[in-house]
Amino acid sequence: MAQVRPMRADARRNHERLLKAAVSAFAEHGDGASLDDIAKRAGVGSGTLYRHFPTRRALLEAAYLDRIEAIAARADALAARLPPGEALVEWLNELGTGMIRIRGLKALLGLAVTDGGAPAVTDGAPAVRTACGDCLRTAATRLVEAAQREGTLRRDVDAVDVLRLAHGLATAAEPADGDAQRIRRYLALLMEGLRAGG
Amino acid sequence: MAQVRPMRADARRNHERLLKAAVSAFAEHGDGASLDDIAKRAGVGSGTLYRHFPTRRALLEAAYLDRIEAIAARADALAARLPPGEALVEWLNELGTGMIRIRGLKALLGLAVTDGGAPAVTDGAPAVRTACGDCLRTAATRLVEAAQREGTLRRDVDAVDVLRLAHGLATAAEPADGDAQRIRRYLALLMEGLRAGG
DNA sequence: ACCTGAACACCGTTCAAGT
DNA sequence: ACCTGAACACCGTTCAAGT
Repeated sequence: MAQVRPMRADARRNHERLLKAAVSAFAEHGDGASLDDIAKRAGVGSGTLYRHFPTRRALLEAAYLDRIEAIAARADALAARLPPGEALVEWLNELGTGMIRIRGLKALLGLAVTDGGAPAVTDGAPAVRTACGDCLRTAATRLVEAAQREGTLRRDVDAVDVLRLAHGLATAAEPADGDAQRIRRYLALLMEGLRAGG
Repeated sequence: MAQVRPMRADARRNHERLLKAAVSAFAEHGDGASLDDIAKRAGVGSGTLYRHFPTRRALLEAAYLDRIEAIAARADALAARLPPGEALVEWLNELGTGMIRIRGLKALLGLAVTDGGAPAVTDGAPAVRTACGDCLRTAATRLVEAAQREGTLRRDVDAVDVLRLAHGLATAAEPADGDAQRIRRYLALLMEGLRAGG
């Protein structure tokens, strides 16, 4: 998993500056923040931004990768101390409040869930395909399958369905956010419908 | 409800041309189609577009108003020949497939459901507030309240919740559209959760 | 009263020139 | 190998000048 080739010192510095600038810009203006502005904040030319992150999506993924990984890790923690059905519910709640709290995280899940395979995050090194989508999908799959084995989750849905639905409900809950209350309510409704047996 | 002041002949013609151009542009490129391009297609200056439709949203609403009204009208038709709960389910299915089929309709519902009062559609005549949002809200309210009286729909949701959720699920179902199958599935799950008693 | 289209500001993206 | 920043294309919005 080591870098295929270590970055030159200045490149490495620019990479970090860009990430830092991106995180704060996305936090301020949501996804869709001006890329040019991000480059300026980082004190680099706009071309440099494109060299490091060829698409807006690549930048978004890189900026939020650690948060995504943290959420994915929570899946294991919850699975360890709760019965599968409850673990799934609680995880979705955390994912949902995360999407409400962190602007751009929802957009990212939307992208991740839109297409099957997500593109690479880092500079063309095919081994490091740490796409956010894979990360969440793996975590969700574990919880979903466990709940299905337990018999508390209907069998005609899969992890991608569940992630898609969570994203959709976050969209539904967004209008009047501020209270992360609504997403919990909506997710509760969903879980009611997802319960095995009907 | 008559126009406060009849439009000049050329203004009226431009208004119609703009609407026609907008409908086809939105159909091709989805909401977010270039406004400049729409003005060009209509053969008018860009300023004229802004005179008639000061915001993109106003143009979207005007372009889809008839579809929205048709969907709203379906609510009454369904209420007349189905028990309330089933009427609501069927109406949401039609709304859902409409959002999948007609690009831009989903965006419009999203806007309508985002804030309470929608702005006026026509040129500043305050009486003609035929906002799409009001239209759908009214239709949904009728169905929702009837189902609640019937006892088949939980009482802790309102029409706006239901519209928001429908919009959210349309978002969730969008990724791999083509089959309008998925939105029905997702809506079925939702209705399971919305059933009274739980 | 309404229309036109040039003008402005802004953004994304590319690429020749530099080190 | 990497960076810079000018250049280009595109879009939304405004407004002075026209009829």
